[in-house]
Formats: sequence, C-alpha cells, structure tokens
Amino acid sequence: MRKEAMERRNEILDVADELFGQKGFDGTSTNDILEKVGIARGTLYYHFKSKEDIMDALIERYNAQILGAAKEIAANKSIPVHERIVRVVMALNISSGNGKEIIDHIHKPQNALMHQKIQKVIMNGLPPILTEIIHEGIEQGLFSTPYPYECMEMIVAYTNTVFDDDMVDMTDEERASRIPAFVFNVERLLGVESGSLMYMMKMFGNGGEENGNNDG
Amino acid sequence: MRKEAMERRNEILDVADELFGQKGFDGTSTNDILEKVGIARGTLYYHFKSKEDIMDALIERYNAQILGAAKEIAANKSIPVHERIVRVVMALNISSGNGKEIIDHIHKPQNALMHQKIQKVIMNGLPPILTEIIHEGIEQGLFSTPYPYECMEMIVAYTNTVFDDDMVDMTDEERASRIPAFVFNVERLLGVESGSLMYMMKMFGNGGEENGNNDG
DNA sequence: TTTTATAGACAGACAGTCGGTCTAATGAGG
DNA sequence: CCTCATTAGACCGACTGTCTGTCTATAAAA
Repeated sequence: MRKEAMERRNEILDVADELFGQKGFDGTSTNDILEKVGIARGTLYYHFKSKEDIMDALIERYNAQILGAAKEIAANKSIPVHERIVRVVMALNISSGNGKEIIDHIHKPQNALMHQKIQKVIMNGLPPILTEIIHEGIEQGLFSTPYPYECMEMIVAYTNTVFDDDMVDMTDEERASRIPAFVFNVERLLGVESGSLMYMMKMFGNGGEENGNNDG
Repeated sequence: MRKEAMERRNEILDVADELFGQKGFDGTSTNDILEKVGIARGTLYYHFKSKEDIMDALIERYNAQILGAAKEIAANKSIPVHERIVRVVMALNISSGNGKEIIDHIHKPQNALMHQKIQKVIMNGLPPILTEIIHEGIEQGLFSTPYPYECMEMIVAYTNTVFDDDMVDMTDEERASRIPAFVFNVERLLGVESGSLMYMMKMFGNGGEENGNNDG
C-alpha cells in the first residue's frame, strides 16, 4: 500500500501513459488515472502538482528515450555516415521498436498539446545530433553544405510534419511516392550526387520493422 | 435583441476570435463568450453544437482568409515568379497585414489544438498553390526540380515550424541568421544558381511590414 | 516525534441539456 | 382590411454531471 515516492510516481506515469494513449489527454480524467493505479486523489496530487505536470513528466521520459536512442546511434562511428543519418531520423519517425509505441499514440488528434511539446523537444534536440554526423560527412568529403544545421532542421521539420503526422492527408501510395522525392531533396540539400543516398530508400519501406521488438 | 441566425453566429465568432486570441481556447469559457456577446447559454448552443464547433467555424473563416490571400497573390502573373513565391509564403508567416492578427494569436501556447488544425489547413492548402507557381518557373527555365510539390511541402513545413512558431527556441539573431541559410537551401531545392534568390532576403527583414495596413 | 505517503470529502468551475418563452410572420375567417 | 390563431425560429436560464485541484485527517516509517 505504502510505497517509495519514485515507485508510485512511475506507477502513475505508466498508467497515465497508457490512458493518454488510449483516450488522449483531455479524454482521460484524473479519476481514470487514480482509479486504475488504485490510489486516492490526494496521493495523485501529492506526487504531481497538476494534470499537465503528469504530461510534462511523461514527456521528460519520452525525451530521454527518444533523444537517447538518437544519440546512441549517432555516436556509433562504425555505421557509415549516410546510413547513420537515416537511422537517426527513422528512429523517431517510422518505428524502430523503441520509440514506436510512443510516437504512435502521440499522434492521436486529441493529444495536440502533448504532440506539440514532443515536437518541440525533437526540433530542438535532434538537429544538433544530426549536425554532428553531417560535420563528419563533410570532413570525409561526402557532403557539401555551408549550412549543415539548417539543413538538418529542415529535414527534421519535414519528416515530423509529413511522415510523422496525420497533418497531411495522403493515401499510402502518396506516402510511398514522397520517399524518393524526400531522398532526392535531401541529396540536393547536402550537396551530394543524385542517387548516392537512394540506396537507402529501401530502409524506409521495411527497414524500420526488421528489428522491431514489439508485435511479434 | 433578436437577430438573424447568421448575424448572431458571426457575432459569436467575432467574440470567440477575440477571446481565444487573448486567453487561448482552454482559457476561455463558454460563459466568457456568451456574457460578452450578451446572450444566454441556450442561445450559444442553439447556434453551435459545442465549444470545439466554434473553433472549427473560426478556422473555416481563417482558412478562407489565409488561403484566399495566398491564391490571389499566386494568380497575379504580373509579379515575377521568384518574388511571387516569397510573397505567398510570407503572406502567412511573417505579417502582411491580412493574416497578421490571425497568425499572431494562433501561436499562443494554449492554443495547441487550434494551432494544429490551422497547420493542417496550411500544409494541405498551400503547397498546391505554390506548386503552380513553380511549374511556371520551370517552364520559364528558372527552376529545375523533378519534385516541385515535395519541395514546396518541405519549404512550407519548415517555415511553419521554424519561423512561425515558438517551436524552436532561438534568439532574434539566430532567427535572422536562419534566413540566408533558408534561402540558400531553397535555391538548392529548386535547382537554381546560388545567389539568384538572395536578393529577396531583404523582404524577410522588413518587406512584410512595409505594406502592413494595421497598427498605424 | 517528525517526516513521508495516503486517504477521501469537498469546493469551484465548466460544458452541454432541456423545457419553456418570446416574437415575427403567415394565413384563414370575418 | 382587420383580427386572431398557428407556427417556426431565436432565445432563455436553471440544472446536471463531470472534472480538477485543495484541504484536513490519518497511518506508517524513520
């Protein structure tokens, strides 16, 4: 019945995570949460100062998970630069096991505020990580751009908006057809020969699932 | 006291527009709205089925205003292609009188849902308009890209995220320094010589204000 | 005994509903 | 042309249920 503060806190966050995912932030009442955890109102508000505070704590966890995974990949210099970039971007967008469930339920339309907060974390956290890799690539003579940071920012903004979202209405074919276009545009932005990143297209198609550790 | 339905409806929308702008959607109660309009609860719900329904109607009005202005500029073939693109994009992002107040108060942090809905309208509505112009430019031999639509989508996603938002934390200098980078990247995407769009940079600095028709 | 965690009653605010009212137009009968 | 009943559309405001956040009391640990 009585528990360590951190344990309770995490229990609450786990339940909130699940319920927000199912019913959205607004659709989930604090009662839903505390009933499912099996605690009283007072306990909930002993551990969190408000409902939004719960969301912020949740985002903090996501943040660590998402950017942590990205940093890990980025630091792995045994992966060729080209591929590393794609992997880092995809670690968030498509589904690489880790962030899959997170990303999945953030994009429920009810979760506009949570969505916005996560986007902000990504838009501020991911481009610096990617820019590091680009600098490596520039040193290796692979890329050529005077504005690596802004390139990455543009790429992240695009993938977050178009691939990550129900922001753009499109059929599956339309989505698929955007991938070669995206790769082509990235090539131009990075100043590489057309086609040199093209071989990685296949990773968009199914590469994200192949090491998925859920749903199997 | 008694009015035509449409008149009342618009009164309510005008007030809601103002209050949402001041206090955000969540921060504005239906009571705030109906008191300021001077009607009873029942009347509000006679004209709108829910609070969100009011927001949707508001977005409908914005939608018409924002994309209408963009279409008007896009259709004006007396403006050179280069400049027309910049003007269309800026019609939404910086401030060209028309959409200024709208855009301004959409970006209050409380208005995440409204923001998301507007973004969606823009992301689906603006690229087609811009793509038309790009096709003109391609015919004139100004641009060269096999993926004009996706280029525009990327540009719009970027400006919406980075310039339009408090999504990215940056100082005024950082914001300013992103502009040449942005222009450079657009040049690459459109396949034009570096520098050929550069002369339009100055429009970003103050061009948006020079024909502003408010606050003066 | 003091601190930490838990409990649950409670207050205040809010969105949306419902039965009923008021008014202006319509139209039939005088 | 007048008048009175009928109707439909606009409006009202009390009411309901729900929700968040607060407060005080209490149990267990340190």
